[in-house]
Amino acid sequence: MTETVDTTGTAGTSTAAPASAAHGTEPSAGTAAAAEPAAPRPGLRERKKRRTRNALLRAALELFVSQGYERTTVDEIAGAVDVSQRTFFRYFAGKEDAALFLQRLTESHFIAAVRERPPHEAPLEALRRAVLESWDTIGEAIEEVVPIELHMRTYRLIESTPALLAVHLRRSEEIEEEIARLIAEREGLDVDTDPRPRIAVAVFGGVMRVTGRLWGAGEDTSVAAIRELTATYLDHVGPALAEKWGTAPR
Amino acid sequence: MTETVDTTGTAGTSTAAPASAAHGTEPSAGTAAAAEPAAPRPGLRERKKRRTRNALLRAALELFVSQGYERTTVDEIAGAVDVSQRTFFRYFAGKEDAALFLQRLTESHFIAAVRERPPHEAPLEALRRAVLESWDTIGEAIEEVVPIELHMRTYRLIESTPALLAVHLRRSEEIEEEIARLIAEREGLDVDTDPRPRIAVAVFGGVMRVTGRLWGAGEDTSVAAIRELTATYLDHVGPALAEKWGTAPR
DNA sequence: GAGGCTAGTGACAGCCGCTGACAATTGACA
DNA sequence: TGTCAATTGTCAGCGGCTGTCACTAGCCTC
Repeated sequence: MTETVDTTGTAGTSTAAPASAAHGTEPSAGTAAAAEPAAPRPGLRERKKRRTRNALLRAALELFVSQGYERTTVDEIAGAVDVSQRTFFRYFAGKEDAALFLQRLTESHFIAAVRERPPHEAPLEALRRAVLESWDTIGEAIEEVVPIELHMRTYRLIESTPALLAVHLRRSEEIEEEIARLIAEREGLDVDTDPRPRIAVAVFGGVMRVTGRLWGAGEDTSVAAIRELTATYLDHVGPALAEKWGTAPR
Repeated sequence: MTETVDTTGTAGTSTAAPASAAHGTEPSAGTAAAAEPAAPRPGLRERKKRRTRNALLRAALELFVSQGYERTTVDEIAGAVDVSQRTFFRYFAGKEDAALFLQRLTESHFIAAVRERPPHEAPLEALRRAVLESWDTIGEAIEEVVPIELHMRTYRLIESTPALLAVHLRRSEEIEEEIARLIAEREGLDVDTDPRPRIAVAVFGGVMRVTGRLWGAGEDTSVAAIRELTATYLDHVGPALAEKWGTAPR
């Protein structure tokens, strides 16, 4: 069920095309997975593949960000890296897939962070700490692939491009389902009987989306800004659900 | 800002193509709108247009539902109604637009319902009553266009078709923004200063999405089922946010 | 270190969604 | 009935995406 984005390109003994029909992903340490002997040897072939993929990704993001997503053609991207259009599609399932690649990376980071929260924390607290924590650590992972600055601009692009936003939101929902199961597990509940895990996660996800949107729309694109927005908004969940709102809070 | 789905086809003195580049929508009684003298004369031309649109819509939904969204081509839909492909695109912005047409209809019903809630109700209560109420009244409006049974099946299709679900979720987000503004207005707050309206709506929307998904995945597709699911899940928001979950609730 | 194996790539060909442009038809209205 | 404007069909074409097939280049074995 869990899919972790493969940043290293160490796809082990891959069987089919570059990344078996796009995605550049590999199943890994999820709910259950066979133990893998870490990453022993890169291999020239793999390195080359990885370089091509990163080059494509970077070219794509730069073009998207500079001239807009819709106005960028796959031919352009492929051309910028000097490979055939067909090759692009061997690395990415489509334009969207390339545009959202880094999102997937951050998502898997977040999920991992949730997994590592100590079990005594209340669900919402665990989620809260997990996000705040991942905001701090995700940077490095991204920098391995493309400059973070490019990632920031890509994020804003996604928020403002209907086609991308749509797919991004769908992904979010999938992740919510996954996290709901995680939470249910933590609490020893059956996700199909007890509504609370899914509700808690939906609430949390809703707030995350609002903050993400506001962050993307605002001026300050620093990590500090998103951290603070997140914390503030989470703090307001209680008041927002109160019976009567005084005209007071904030 | 508000767009109401035009079921009647009474587009007044339309200026351009059938529905000016798709959507079949018309601006109407929203935050502010000029008073219109109701709907005086259908006019043969209008009626014909409306018939064509409904025929296309129905053919599209039936094909989608019976053979799948992706496997249905626009040519097929147009062919089923015996019009040119080009004509289809004059009535709908695309395949997606046709598939989600009824969703838009229900959405505008919901928004209208929210507008009509008495101002003394607390935000979440107003939202709750608005949904439950619209579940009861939306049926008729839909039946005017296609059999409700077809709509139900379409709903399930949307939930299970990634491309459609994505767009549906994006729409939902837009609607949340609109409702957040409505709520802020009700409460006399500034939506850009006070986080509560957006948060409350996000929470509400999150729960709605969960219930919608579960409903679509379940067996009982009756209105009664969705009503009950909705009510139950909304009741669980409080408990889900509690610090400690006893293994009790439900 | 030569040869075989196979992953990765390029070059086509082709389907499908969608759009612009223009001509032909048809309802609306004087 | 004739003019005007709204609808529609036809044609041409772009761009995303996929299947196929031959070719090149790492990789592995003997």
